[in-house]
Amino acid sequence: MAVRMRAVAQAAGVSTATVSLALSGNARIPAETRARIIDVAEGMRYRPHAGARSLRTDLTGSFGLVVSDVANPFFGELAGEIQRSAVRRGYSLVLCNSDEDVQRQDEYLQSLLAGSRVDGILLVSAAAMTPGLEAAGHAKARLVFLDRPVAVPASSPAARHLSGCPVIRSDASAAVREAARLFVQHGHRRVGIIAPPLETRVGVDRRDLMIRSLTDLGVAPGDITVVAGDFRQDSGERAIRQLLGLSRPPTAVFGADGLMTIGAMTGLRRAGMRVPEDISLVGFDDAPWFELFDPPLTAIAQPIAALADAAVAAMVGLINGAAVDSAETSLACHLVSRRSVGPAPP
Amino acid sequence: MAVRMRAVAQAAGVSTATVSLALSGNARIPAETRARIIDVAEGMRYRPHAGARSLRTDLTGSFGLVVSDVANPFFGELAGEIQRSAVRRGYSLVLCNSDEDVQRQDEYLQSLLAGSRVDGILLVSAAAMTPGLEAAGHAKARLVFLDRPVAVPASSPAARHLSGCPVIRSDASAAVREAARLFVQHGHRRVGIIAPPLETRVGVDRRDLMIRSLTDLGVAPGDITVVAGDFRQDSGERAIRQLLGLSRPPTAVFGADGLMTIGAMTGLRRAGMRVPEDISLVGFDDAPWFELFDPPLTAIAQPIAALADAAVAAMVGLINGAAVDSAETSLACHLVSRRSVGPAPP
DNA sequence: CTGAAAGCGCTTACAG
DNA sequence: CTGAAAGCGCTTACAG
Repeated sequence: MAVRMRAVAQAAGVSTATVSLALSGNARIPAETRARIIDVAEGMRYRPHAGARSLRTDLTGSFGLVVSDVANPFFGELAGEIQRSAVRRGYSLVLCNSDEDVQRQDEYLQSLLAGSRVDGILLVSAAAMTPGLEAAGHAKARLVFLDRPVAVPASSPAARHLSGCPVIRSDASAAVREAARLFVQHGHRRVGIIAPPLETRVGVDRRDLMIRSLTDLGVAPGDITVVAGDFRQDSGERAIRQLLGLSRPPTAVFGADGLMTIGAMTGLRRAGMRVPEDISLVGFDDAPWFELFDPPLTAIAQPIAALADAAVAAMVGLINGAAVDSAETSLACHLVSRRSVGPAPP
Repeated sequence: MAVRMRAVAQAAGVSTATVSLALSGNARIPAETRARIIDVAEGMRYRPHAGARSLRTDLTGSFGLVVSDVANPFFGELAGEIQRSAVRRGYSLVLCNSDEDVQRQDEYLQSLLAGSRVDGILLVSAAAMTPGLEAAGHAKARLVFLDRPVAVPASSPAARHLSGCPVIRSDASAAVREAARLFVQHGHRRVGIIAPPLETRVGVDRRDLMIRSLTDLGVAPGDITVVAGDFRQDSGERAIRQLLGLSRPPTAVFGADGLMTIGAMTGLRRAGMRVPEDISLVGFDDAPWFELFDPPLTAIAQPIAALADAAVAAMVGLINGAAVDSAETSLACHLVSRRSVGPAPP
């Protein structure tokens, strides 16, 4: 059905070996011959059979992306940018949703890697460590950790490999500090933090960042309440209910993840709380339509396109065997100020 | 590195032929032997080399999804559901963003299909017909058209094949009729329609559906103004400006696509128009967070999970050579009523 | 009942 | 300067 190398070779009057060499730009083939062969191949719209090539070279020209759910606006945008970045470099992208499920994630790692479907995996891990990750580390798979670094137990035989895998993440410190300043300037002294799971480093980091920023500005540690969620919208709503149920509830809330922020806003609305009159809110994972919310939501934006490009660049580097210069890349977030933060109620 | 069939064969004390036959469930292999081989293979976490298998069988176990942009919430959710539906049936998904660009779309069709990277493509086409589509049709590629049917010129040699490809789309008629009724019940007599490009069938269909529903309810055709956009957010904003600039501007607007609806809402806000006091709005491609908009947005929801599953089922059917029973599958949309429709201003 | 052998489409060391 | 040949890991008709 499709045009194969043999057909190109016949049309050009050479052997398949010569076609292969010419198309790969091997200097052995004189420029003229090469040009003619390339012309013929393009005219016939020849594309090498991906399977045959991968069988021979052990390289597939594609990599996997494992995220929790592309319907989550943050991951949707990330996946889009990664795909574009990948094609620009000549790679295809295999998409996988783990739904924050460790088992499913491990299944993807196993089937993509062991089946030689991809050259490597870009992973937003559902947990700091999983059996599948251990196995992938043991097999020295090409892994790039996105957004969430993993915890490598020193004892593990896979530790050496895993700790050498690139980590691409955003640095929220300046943006969180700005959010804290915004709260304090508006007179807020009791703050709630809806944190990602505290088993993940993002969870711990964002929580600690906010706590430190707040206490640096004079807020009493005892007046900061942390409720951890599970990255899902529902958990944000539950967290808000918990926060509002406190004997001295916070007057300002930091939603440290996108979907949980949406959940928090939904919960606030259901509880009849007005934002920012009754309570102030700063969210995470800014989206253009946060502008249309009631009220327009102030939120921290991650540098998604830069994150995507850095991740793809790291993966391509791994594939080409370039030395990993720095294990961790951090890219700065920024605060998008809108109208969900107001003066603390008396 | 990875475990290959030869290793499994050695461990089980049989030949690779027997392993292959056993794993494929061939009846020639006695149940006991087969069970033992399966145990060994699972114990070693064996996965067949995808490239080798595809070279031999001309089947890759994966298909492509070409959408305009997964960052668009509708396509993000669709892509997520398709991926899950695909793994459930044992397939991988290669993701491609065309950005509504015909050239890019054709490039994906060509490279995925001619390179035997996938067994078929699920396509949300950027145009009713493109050279790449013609070529794919000519090559008798497995194609499933999603959301947007394509126009097959009878003259084309690819016509016969293309017109036999399954089309999976949503049927907005009942939901649009309900929206029209909502407008009319609230006293609206002048309505604006922000339509998808009129070169696409969704564009024409949704426009005609709304016009017919409205005129059936007694609205004068001359009081209905249609402005076509290009599926992008900006075009929704431009359309609203155009509509508001009319000598007798509409009192109600139907945004017939998700992103353009967001753009329309942004444009309304910039123009200082209050919704629904000054103007009513019904959007498309409902998302959970439309609830949080100001005001909560009434919108038509597409049956995304059902669409995804039908599309994947159709593709798997094509791959397995099942007869295409019905070329077109339509799944009903429904209206999610919130608070963006109010009485027409006097 | 099971194995040896051919062949899918490439790439690359080896001949000439 | 270019071609014939081997081999990557599977599947499947063919022998025995």
